[in-house]
Amino acid sequence: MSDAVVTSAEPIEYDPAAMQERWLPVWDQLAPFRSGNPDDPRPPKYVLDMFPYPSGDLHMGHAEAYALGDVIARYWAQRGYNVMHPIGWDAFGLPAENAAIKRGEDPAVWTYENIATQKASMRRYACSFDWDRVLNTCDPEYYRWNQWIFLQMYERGLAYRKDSAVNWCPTDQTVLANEQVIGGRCERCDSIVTKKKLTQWYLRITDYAERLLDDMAQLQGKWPDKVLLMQQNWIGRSTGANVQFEITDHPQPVTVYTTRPDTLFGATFFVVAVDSELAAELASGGPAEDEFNEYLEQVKQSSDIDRMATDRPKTGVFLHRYAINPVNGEQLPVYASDYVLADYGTGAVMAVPAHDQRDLDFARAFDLPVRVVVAADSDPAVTGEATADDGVHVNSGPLDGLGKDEAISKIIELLAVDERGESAINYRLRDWLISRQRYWGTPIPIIHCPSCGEVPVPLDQLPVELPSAQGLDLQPKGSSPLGAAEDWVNVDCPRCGGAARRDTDTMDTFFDSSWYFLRFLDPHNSTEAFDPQQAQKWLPVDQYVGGVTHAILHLLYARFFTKVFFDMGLVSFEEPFERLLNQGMVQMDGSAMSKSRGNLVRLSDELVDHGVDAVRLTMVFAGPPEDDIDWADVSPAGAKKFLARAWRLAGDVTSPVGVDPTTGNEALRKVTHRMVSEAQQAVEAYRFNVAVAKTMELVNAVRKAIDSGCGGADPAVREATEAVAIMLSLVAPYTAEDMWSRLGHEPCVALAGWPKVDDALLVADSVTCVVQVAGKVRARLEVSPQIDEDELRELALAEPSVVTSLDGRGIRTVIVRAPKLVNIVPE
RNA sequence: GCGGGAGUGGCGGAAUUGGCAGACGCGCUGGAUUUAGGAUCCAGUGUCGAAAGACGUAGGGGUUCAAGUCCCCUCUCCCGCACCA
Repeated sequence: MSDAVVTSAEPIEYDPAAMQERWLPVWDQLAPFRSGNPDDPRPPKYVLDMFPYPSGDLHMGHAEAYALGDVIARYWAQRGYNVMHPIGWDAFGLPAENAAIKRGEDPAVWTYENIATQKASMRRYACSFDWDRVLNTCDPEYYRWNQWIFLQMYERGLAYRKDSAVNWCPTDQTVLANEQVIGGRCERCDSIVTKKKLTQWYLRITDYAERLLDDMAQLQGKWPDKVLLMQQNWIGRSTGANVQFEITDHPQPVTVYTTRPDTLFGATFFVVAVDSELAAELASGGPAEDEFNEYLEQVKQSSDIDRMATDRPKTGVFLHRYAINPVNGEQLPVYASDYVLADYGTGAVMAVPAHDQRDLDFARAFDLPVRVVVAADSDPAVTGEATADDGVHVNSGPLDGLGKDEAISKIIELLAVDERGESAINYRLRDWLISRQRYWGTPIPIIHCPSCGEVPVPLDQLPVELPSAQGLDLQPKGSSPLGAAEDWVNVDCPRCGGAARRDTDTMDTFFDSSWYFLRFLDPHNSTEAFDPQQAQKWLPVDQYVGGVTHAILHLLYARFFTKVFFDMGLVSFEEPFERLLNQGMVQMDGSAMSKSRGNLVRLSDELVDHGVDAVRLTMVFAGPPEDDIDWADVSPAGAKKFLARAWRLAGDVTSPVGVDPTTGNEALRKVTHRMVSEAQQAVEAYRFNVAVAKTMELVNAVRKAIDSGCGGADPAVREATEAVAIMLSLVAPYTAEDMWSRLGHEPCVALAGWPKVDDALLVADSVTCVVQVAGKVRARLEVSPQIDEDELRELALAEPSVVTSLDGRGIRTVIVRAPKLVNIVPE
């Protein structure tokens, strides 16, 4: 044994794996992010990450999202807030069921295994979650309250069943909500969606269309504009008029909705949606009945994708009926066509080919007249281009000579006289179809009785638990697998006691996620969905973080539920999420990662290669959080190098804990306070990458101070290094904790408190003033920040380089912006 | 088609209210130290130019003492919606 140098027991090298081993158990014990103490004096703050679907282990996308959410949660904890940062699992859904079919096991087994895996990964990833609040939507203790909410809505007429042509995914063998059809394809499996006539449960979200639209004013500037705009377009409010048309040999008048009632005199035909009840009624018994039925069949066969090709030729069938134009008594031939949608407006339109492109296309295909009623430069009948702009009305009786807006007011006034029309508003938004013909979801708590009809399951019988998947054939076959669970399906009617059957459909999983942020308040509450007093304390969510993929679906539904709860008197706010941050996606070599593309980067590999902190830092430093990250463009190795460099500082601090920093080197102190202040502003403005850059600048400054400045014993070096540890604790918790310990502190650095910025140290001794001649920089002056304009002007004009570049020219004007800029404008 | 967003070095990206373009990092070049290094430290790095200097934020025009930033036109890319009357 050598009797040479005694080495320190501490590791000399930066070793992420060892730090992870060392600090995880310590944090488990200290649980610094528990938020449930009712006597906690800190003000509450609710930071929420969108909860994951347990599809396997965490991937790179999760790593980015949770790294960013953690910066926010950890920042507010450092600022002295009682931060509630919960996590749970959105655990119902098709992937579990499909995996179960493939492996021949219960979806619950697969789901809970994945949850355990993800939970372990999150712990290692050092997410600042409050582990006391975990929930899984597939637990009966959770979905019981889905059923309760559904029944509350049912009682209020917000949940109802109707028979209608619905979006059908032929692969998943289930219906889809409008919002789940993306470009005519199934959101999940990308199959082409078809239509199917089915009786299904809907939620009356359209009743809330106006509030969903208007309340977005509160979110302006707090949610990304893009998301607000997408929601606005999705709700799609339009204003116009309802106009009544008599139809020959038809008892009731038919109402049409139009945004251009001013063009009523230009109507030359009339179209009803081929798949509407009205069309069937008008065709029935008429000379075109067979032709109509044949056409209808043909349309039903076609998918949404086919229908979406806007340039395909117009088709239709003349029904041998006429609609009477209420303004001039003209007889307009009535057609059935698929270019009119059955579920928008009234499913019938007046066709004005001169001023609507679709009507014009149809008119040209069927050789129908085109009548111009708004003057324009070109003739639509000749050009094939409808003119939709404002203009002077012609051929329009009382509207002649008026512009669009006056004509609209005038015609509505005229129609109102004998109640043939009125102004009207329409929304693009449709009611939310929530029935699904699959097993792994919340059973709909309704019993169908042959004599009583729909009967809600009594509240004291909730939850209606899913029957075991054992023995059930989960293979998708167009109707719910629950129908085969005989013991479960057959029940006595709660009302008459007779034999009855349960509803066998399950709920869309978006129902589950529409209120989970409320359940986190009190995830094991067995007497109510959530405690309204807790809601009062914590909600609305201060900061929501998640992907933009949910810009419409989830966020719209959650807003809708919140408004329903408001109306029920359960909450006092109408918007659930105060602020929203949409993080970008992680890509590889320019495209989304996928196995089939062969560009999949495994998170677990990255964590082994670089350590948790380096991966988190890479995610945060890559760019603004909203932007996509291309993993090929960033450098986790560089991140690790920086962390090691920062970490080494802690070993070079030789002053004792608690030393008075005010006695330290002032230049370094100024850098420290400026960087802390700038990092703080950057975090609050979501510019986390800039906050990291400021931390790097501070590390560089400390390194320099130790090596070639005031030295490691100066109290300012300790102050700066402690600031580095705290700033790093938002992004690189292990490194920060290890630094904190090496600096002589007890854990946890996460709750050490954000460094207090001394404003006096933010004032610079001198500033560099730029002197320009004709906008070009000619000189720089070091001046006092308090210098006055006159003095600065004198100094600038006296600069030799200024005199040289003026070259004898006179001075027109001098712009002085003390203390930073002087611009001399020559003649 | 309609609506929205974005174009800054070799790369990722900085740049309150118009006020030094390129912070911070990656990469690269050179040096120091080292038996060695995918370690560490130092210096350099927009383009042209020996330098002075000139040019430079997709392209063109404009407003201004001053434009990456504001206005108009063009081009390119990305996203959302898509027969919504």
